[in-house]
Amino acid sequence: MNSRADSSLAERKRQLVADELRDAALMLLATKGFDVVTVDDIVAAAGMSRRTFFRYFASKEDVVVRFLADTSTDIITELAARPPAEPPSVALRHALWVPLAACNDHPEHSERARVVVRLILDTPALHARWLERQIEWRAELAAELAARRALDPRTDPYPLMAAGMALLALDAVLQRWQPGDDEQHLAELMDTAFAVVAPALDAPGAPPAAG
Amino acid sequence: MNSRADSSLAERKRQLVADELRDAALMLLATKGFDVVTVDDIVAAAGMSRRTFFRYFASKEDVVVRFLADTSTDIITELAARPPAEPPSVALRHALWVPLAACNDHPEHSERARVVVRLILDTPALHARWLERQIEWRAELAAELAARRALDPRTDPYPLMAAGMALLALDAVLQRWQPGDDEQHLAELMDTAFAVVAPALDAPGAPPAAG
DNA sequence: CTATCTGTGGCACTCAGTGTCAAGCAGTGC
DNA sequence: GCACTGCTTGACACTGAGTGCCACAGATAG
Repeated sequence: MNSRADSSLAERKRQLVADELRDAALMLLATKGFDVVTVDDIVAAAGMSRRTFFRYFASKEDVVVRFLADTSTDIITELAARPPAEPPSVALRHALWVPLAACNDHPEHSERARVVVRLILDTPALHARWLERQIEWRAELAAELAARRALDPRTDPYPLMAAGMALLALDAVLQRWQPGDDEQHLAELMDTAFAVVAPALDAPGAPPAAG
Repeated sequence: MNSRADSSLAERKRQLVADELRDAALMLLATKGFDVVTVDDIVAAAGMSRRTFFRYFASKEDVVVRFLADTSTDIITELAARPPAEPPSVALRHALWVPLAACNDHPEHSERARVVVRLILDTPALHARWLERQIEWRAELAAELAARRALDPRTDPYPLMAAGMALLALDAVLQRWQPGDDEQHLAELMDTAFAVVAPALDAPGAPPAAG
């Protein structure tokens, strides 16, 4: 009966190591800058070996991007859970609010998340990887949107572009995220951003094949 | 009076070397794949030294991305040249059509452009850099849009998001670009994509500060 | 106590990218 | 013809990211 407890213990040990590396990395990268900090610096601060770092993270960029990406896994689940009759703009707004809400639930993590967002937006290499990750979300969101409206993603550009517009709104919020902002202000930014794309998201539309 | 002719000659010599490098690189990368081809392979094929390659291109990704990016420098100029009264969706559609039109003007280059697009979309590292480049265009397009409508890009999210939506449309077209497509079909794809975002681009809008 | 399984560190290697320096090759003045 | 100048190139060495390989330490099962 140890098997289950054992795997859980091993899992927690792995998580502990990963967290230690991540914390050391974020601390150094955020304060000194992405380019000047080497992986050797990070593992020295974490008291581990270089080789171990690459067992937990695929690249130096991966540490930073995954910190945000992991908190955003649930956006698809949230979108799928929204009532089918809800307009796309509302459903997507709720889905993309999930990661921001997660930040606000833990104020001590929220500040770090904001700093990491700033680091990503200000570092070209990180920004590129961040966008690449968003491409995956876009595909998943698009699949869910297509299923909702019974559209064929291969012929109809709406699902992919609608998901892209929602992520555009998220980016607009992140870009305007200031040090003192509380949940209220973040929600306002989100509303303003979604107001811009809503006319396209909720347009009655003239699908090429459907009447 | 040689000074002007001389600099022109030197410029053309530089261009010749750059073209040689680029051709060898695209040939190898497109046929064998981005990851397996090393810079040494490329310079060996081009008959030049490794150091020379990095004098002309910032990175291995740069060769590929710049091939497309260079043809797209004129989108800002085109947008600025559109009549001010034109709806944003129309002006942006014309601006983003410029690089595609450039491809269609040279059918022999068009096929290679399509292959490079496919290579970029299928290679994560290249895709990331490509999106990073698009961020620059987005900022420039946004600046032009803001100037057109006398909006403040710092408070109003519309310019940046409108530019983002236009690029979303371009991406949709590139993603659907098939081997046999002629200019006519490309134009149809473009129209379909822009039809999706047009309601948001041309929305009367409720600017936060303006009545 | 021993066999085993897993995670870790150390080492060597490839490859991207950079700095530096010497050599080649115009054009220019004497 | 000869020195000088400016520009481009190639060669070498170096840092840093990322990977493969193997040997070692600790926990567990028999």
